[in-house]
Amino acid sequence: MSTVEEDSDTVTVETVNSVTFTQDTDGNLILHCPQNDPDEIDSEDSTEPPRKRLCLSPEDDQSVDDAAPCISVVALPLSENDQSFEVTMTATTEVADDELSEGTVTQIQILQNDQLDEISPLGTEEVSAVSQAWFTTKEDKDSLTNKGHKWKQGMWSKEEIDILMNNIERYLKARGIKDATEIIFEMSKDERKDFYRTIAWGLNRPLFAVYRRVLRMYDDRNHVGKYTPEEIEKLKELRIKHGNDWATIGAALGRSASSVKDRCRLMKDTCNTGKWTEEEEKRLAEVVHELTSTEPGDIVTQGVSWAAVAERVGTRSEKQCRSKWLNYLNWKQSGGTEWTKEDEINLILRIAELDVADENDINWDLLAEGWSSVRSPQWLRSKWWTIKRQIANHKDVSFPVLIKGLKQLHENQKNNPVLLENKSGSGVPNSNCNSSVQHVQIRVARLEDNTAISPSPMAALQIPVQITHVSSTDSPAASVDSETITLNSGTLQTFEILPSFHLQPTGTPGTYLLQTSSSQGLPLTLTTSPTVTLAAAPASPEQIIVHALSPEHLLNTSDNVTVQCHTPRVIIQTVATEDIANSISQAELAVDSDLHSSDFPEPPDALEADTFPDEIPRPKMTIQPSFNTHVSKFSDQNSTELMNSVMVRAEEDIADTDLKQEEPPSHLASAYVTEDLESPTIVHQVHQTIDDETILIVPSPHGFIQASDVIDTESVLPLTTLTDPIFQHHQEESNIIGASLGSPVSEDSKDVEDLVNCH
DNA sequence: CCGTTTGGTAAGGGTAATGTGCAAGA
DNA sequence: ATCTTGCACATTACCCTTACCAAACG
Repeated sequence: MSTVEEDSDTVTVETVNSVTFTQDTDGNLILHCPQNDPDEIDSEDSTEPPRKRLCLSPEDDQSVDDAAPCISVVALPLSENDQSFEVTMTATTEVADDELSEGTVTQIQILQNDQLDEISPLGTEEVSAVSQAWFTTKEDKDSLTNKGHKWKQGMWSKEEIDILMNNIERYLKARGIKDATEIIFEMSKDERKDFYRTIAWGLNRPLFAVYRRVLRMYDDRNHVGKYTPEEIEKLKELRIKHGNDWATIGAALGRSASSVKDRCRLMKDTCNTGKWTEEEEKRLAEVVHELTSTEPGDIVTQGVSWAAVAERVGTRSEKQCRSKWLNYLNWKQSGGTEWTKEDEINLILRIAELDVADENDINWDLLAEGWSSVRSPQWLRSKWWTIKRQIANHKDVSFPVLIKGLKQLHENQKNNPVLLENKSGSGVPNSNCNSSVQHVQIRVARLEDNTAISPSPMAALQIPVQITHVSSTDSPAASVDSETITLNSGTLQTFEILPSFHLQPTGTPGTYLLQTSSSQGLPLTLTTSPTVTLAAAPASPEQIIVHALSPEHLLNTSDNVTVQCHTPRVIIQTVATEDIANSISQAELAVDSDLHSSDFPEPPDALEADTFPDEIPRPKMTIQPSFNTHVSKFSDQNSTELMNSVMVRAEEDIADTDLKQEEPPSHLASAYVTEDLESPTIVHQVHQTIDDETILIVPSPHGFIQASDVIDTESVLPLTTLTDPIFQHHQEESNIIGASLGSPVSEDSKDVEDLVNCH
């Protein structure tokens, strides 16, 4: 059915206050509203309530039923006494692309809410009628559907879960309750009145779905794990004794009702296990065709009552029947062909072509259609999962990044089989490397906040940035990684994800430190990357030079990354650890004045082609900034105009260390990534082509580039050549880079080596 | 009293991840 | 001959929706 789009790129936003958007680790937009200009926050009431709510509503005030883009907003007070606040916004209603024409303007309004503990009532209808509906009957559902409402179904995304958890947390805080289980399992209905409604706010799911989710989450008899043989025995006894009273059985076993119910479904007395006999297969096929009124050879992947099938087959459970049919028999019956490596590449390409921001948006039925080696849409999806797992940290990277990485990986494999086969000397067994690539990792490079360097983290401009390193986890000794760095979500992102940056003055006009805001933990996943705030007047094509410092690398790495943004021009350069002091006070930022046009393909199309195998692998950056100024307004079209790809070339040498990291449990991901990040030594050499444009330095009156800074041409100092001692220092220091520049072939192979890792 | 709202259960279709057996290759 | 590895298939814990029910509410 319907799904929710959170494609903020297409949402038009107008701010009515001086605010800064940032993005949290899950892609939620955070709106920062500093307290220094409170009178603008609410025009109707000069007294500042401690609580405010941000409300997004369509400008033309469409009727509630009109499926207007709804963005739910959660206000987070930063502290009791602090009048500033944060707002988390999540788009919750699907909006067709064509509805997002220029005319659709969503306005942000800061509203007041005196009641600390009330989150939802105001604007409930605008936000989501769905989330306040229990959906008791089919009529309820139809009624909402007819009114144009759509809602999310299927697996909950991480974003949704986080919203839910946030809501619950705030509900608890507001009422001084420590543990949500008190409400969920101990309170009477009356006592927890409005609990579910309140916490459902911001979620475009029926109330009942929220209720179920919450019960499961907080039921500690859920997620208990594998059933022991003793438990199975006891379960059998209890089943005989209590029948289908799952609650009672579950209580006796210390398991949730749904858990014991599900387990019972798996254990039919008559069930065979292991390989299917021919007789069983034949019977399954007959039954399926009979019950679905289809002929042998017909493709049947849906509308099968597996319980009924299992009943008729007799020797297998419904799940066994379903699995056998969808993963093998259906395909065999309809004369399917074998799945090949080409199919695998094809799948990646096809998914990439879909250009969906979220994996959940993939229509597997459509994708599987007419594809003879695909056994079923369900099977294709599981195939995708196995492909995905070739990227060890696939969970930590956004979907587009993952796709990009996989594309590179497979392209690379296709074009350089020899290199893969020659891969040796790393001390790692390399058998079958050429046929299967495992445990490639998309590197997550993060610029972490460092309060020692960043005295006012909230004050400055913040830019969500993606930097992802595709690399091998293989060789601890050596390696050169290919790198593409993407600021914000470009179409060409292959890299990692930074939560948000802000710019910090360095003492040099126009030279800034680029730093992340605090409190954003890993793993960082930008599923949707909405607008990025970047200081510049939206209409002005001026260039900003940003001298960025990566605190992450203060300790043990040197890291030069330069980003050139065409419109507006932004050069972001991260600098070497040991040169921090210099960087802060230095007067000039070097840009290599040798222009290597040939090294610097034209964006954006060339980037794709250039990305990996054909050339010397070169790290790249793409920046796609948009703006958030004092009062900014960007439509879909505008933001497209504003988002100009920036290409930066950087070459790096990364010494990989810990190769044991494979797929850590999610709760360890943070440590894992961090650890990973500490290891590499990254040296970026930058060759920029400025074309015939002038580099400009933009000073900011605030000391940092603030969202409200209006940067006009007069405030921009033209500069043609910049010198950066740090940069030069690194050039001298880095023999590797010099060597790699001199020997493109070896560089290439080395890169490939590193990209592809076998265990 | 009665229609509506809210909270709840059972059944069953499904997904995501792990386990297992086996063939191919080193 | 033996070990390793990758793969396909099998299994299973958990997830989600639907349909239906009943108590509480207004």
